[in-house]
Amino acid sequence: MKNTKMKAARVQKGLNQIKLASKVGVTRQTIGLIESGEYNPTLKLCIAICKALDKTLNDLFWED
Amino acid sequence: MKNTKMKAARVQKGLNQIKLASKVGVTRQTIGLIESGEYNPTLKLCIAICKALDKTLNDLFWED
DNA sequence: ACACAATGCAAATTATATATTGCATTCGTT
DNA sequence: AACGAATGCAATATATAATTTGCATTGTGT
Repeated sequence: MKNTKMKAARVQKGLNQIKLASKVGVTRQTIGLIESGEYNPTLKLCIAICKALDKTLNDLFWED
Repeated sequence: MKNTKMKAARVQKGLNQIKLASKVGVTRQTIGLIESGEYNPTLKLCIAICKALDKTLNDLFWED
């Protein structure tokens, strides 16, 4: 259940977890837990992450 | 902030809020609040709703 | 080897999504 | 008008997302 697409998009943007977290208004831990698949984030947060990474919901959070 | 796309997709599938709620494993109120835009649902729930309505995240929850 | 940046991990707390119950309102049908 | 089905709305309770803090681990560069 790891979200490898989100991590890849973040790295590709040259952001570490701390920078992405602050762009998005959450803590580093929240980003880490989402990437490691142990969290079930909020829609608002997903959208904020997508916009910070120039991706869409389907790009980062949709399977199949 | 009303989610008219979700409501339209539900109606088009011939489902009322109660039926969608039970397909998805939540209560009627939760569905109603999401459609009326007063809720910030969980990613898992968004995905369950999408699958129940044969739509994707971008179809129902992505703007612009 | 050392230092430092980035990430992982874990416990306790806070904020908020969802459940539950009940009643009001709207809308279609007869 | 009256009935029932579908939806709206509101208060309280519960589950869980997210915070906070701190320390451990991993990786990269010198």
